[in-house]
Amino acid sequence: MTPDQISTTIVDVLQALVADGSVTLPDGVPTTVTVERPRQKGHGDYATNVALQLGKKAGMNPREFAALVQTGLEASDGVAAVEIAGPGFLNITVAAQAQGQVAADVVAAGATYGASDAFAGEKINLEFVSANPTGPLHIGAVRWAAVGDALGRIFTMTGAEVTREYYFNDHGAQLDRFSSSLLAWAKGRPVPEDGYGGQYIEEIAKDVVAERPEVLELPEAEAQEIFRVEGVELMFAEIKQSLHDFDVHFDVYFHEDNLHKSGAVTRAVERLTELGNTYEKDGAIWLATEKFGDDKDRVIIKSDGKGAYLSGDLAYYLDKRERGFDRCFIMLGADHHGYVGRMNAMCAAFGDEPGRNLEILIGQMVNLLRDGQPLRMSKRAGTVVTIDDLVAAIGVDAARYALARYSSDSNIDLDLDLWAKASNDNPVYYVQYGHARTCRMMENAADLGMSLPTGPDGGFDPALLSHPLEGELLRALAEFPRVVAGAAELREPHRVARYLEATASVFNKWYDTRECRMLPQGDETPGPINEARLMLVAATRTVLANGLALLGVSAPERM
RNA sequence: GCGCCUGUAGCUCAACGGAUAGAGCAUCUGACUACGGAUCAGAAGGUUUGGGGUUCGAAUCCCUACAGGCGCGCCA
Repeated sequence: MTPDQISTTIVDVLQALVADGSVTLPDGVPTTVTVERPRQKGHGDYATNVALQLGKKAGMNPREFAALVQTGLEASDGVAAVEIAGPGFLNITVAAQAQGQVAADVVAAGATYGASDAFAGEKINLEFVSANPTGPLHIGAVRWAAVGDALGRIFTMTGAEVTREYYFNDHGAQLDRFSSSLLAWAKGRPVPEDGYGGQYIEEIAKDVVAERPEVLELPEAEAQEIFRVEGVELMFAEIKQSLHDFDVHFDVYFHEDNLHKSGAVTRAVERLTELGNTYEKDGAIWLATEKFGDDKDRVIIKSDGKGAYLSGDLAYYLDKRERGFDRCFIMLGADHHGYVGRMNAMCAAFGDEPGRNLEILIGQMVNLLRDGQPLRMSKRAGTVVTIDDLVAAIGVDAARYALARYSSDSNIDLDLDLWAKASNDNPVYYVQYGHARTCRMMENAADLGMSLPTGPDGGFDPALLSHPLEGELLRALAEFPRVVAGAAELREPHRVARYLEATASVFNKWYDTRECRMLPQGDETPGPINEARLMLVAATRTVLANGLALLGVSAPERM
């Protein structure tokens, strides 16, 4: 019996109480009620606070209200016992049979277990990473590579149609600085003021010269143009390769330059002008963002006639909306959080709803530690830590898991020594090991000729999973869909990681318990109890595998 | 000066307004004829930064002080 099923049962009881006049609810009966797993042992398998929430509305004290619900609940299928506790909590104990059925349901659902329709019909655009093509991917962008991609997988699991986009800032002065840095290296000159240093400049410049040897003979301006075009292409190819190796795959790489060339920027400005949200001042065109909550108005077309950076964002947002995305997410590092106000105001200026049509997520800073000291140096990028440095240090699985394990609102310090360990100190190994263990147990069972009981009358007896730890494990497995839905609603993939650790922990406890051996011991022959436990192991394997998949982390069968 | 994020056990962090605030690491004590021990059991460790408020109930919401991180261009 899952929490959702319990909620439905309680709603039925409430409706019956209203129907026979036992209670009066002015606001009607809610469609779902809160069902949670109590932290405290002895408070039942599940608890609900309906009586506390609805007691006052019904004009009676919570415990009195609870008593009415209790009577109805005790008579419901799958419910073994109901107690009233404290100010009016209802503590529910589920019948072993109803609890054990969860294992078969999980196995039957397989890779789709955990899916829901919470975001069904939503067309979601996720824009993340979007680092400038003037250097390798740095650690700040990598956090969103891991978290943003996981969020995409979670939204997909909850029914949304997800598109991942990388906004390629190939317009503006930064590329001039990049290309002049390449040119300077090729000519043997020092790095220009405001230019880019680091070994990667040398490598890119060398590659450009190797491909286009004539570049050194051309006039400066022509040479720099070649360095710009070729250099960006090489840099971007490298970024794409790094992301590919990180198992993050974008559906769209969107070029900022196209927005300016295609007239999309002009159209966006015209639209805002029609809506009465622009004005001219000091020879520039301004967007009136202050009236939509920004600190001050913003220039969108500079007095030299060129678009300000924000103008590209306007056009890009409009383009996404025209492509049919109801929800556009933009994920930024904390060093860009100053954008949130103007972007939300821009959204409102188009007549849209910030927080719904446009949602900006901010990820706080990541520091890497080695031997307790901040890691700053990279041979390739000079002072910046890159995605490749991170992967080289701890591998893709650990990197993705470590970055996705913490709330994006927190600054994090990742201890590379810890995340490189192959022991239970390292959370990703702990979870992966749990999965590998389930795989091995299923192999062992198969070697003994055991198989999963299948079909409605295939011999699976859920009531045999009656040990307290089996109940605990079943309840953990039943929780997974709610965890996924919660992670989607709150945009917090770390909930999935924490859940997996807790579930792997319960599984290991159960595994270690002598009374709960899955395989027959000694001279015993496999019987219904062993098959029921095999079903539980298979269900655990499914949940661990599905959860790791949501984080983009592999679920190895052997380690 | 203004804005955003954070402040929870020695350390790294959980906890969608619920009951006695939880894990892992580190420390101490145990379980190795072990369905792979990359595991498990137990102990110890807390005024949730301080101070007010809201309510049946606050780590969580509001106000305030303090501390840390990050920002505040007709740069991109």
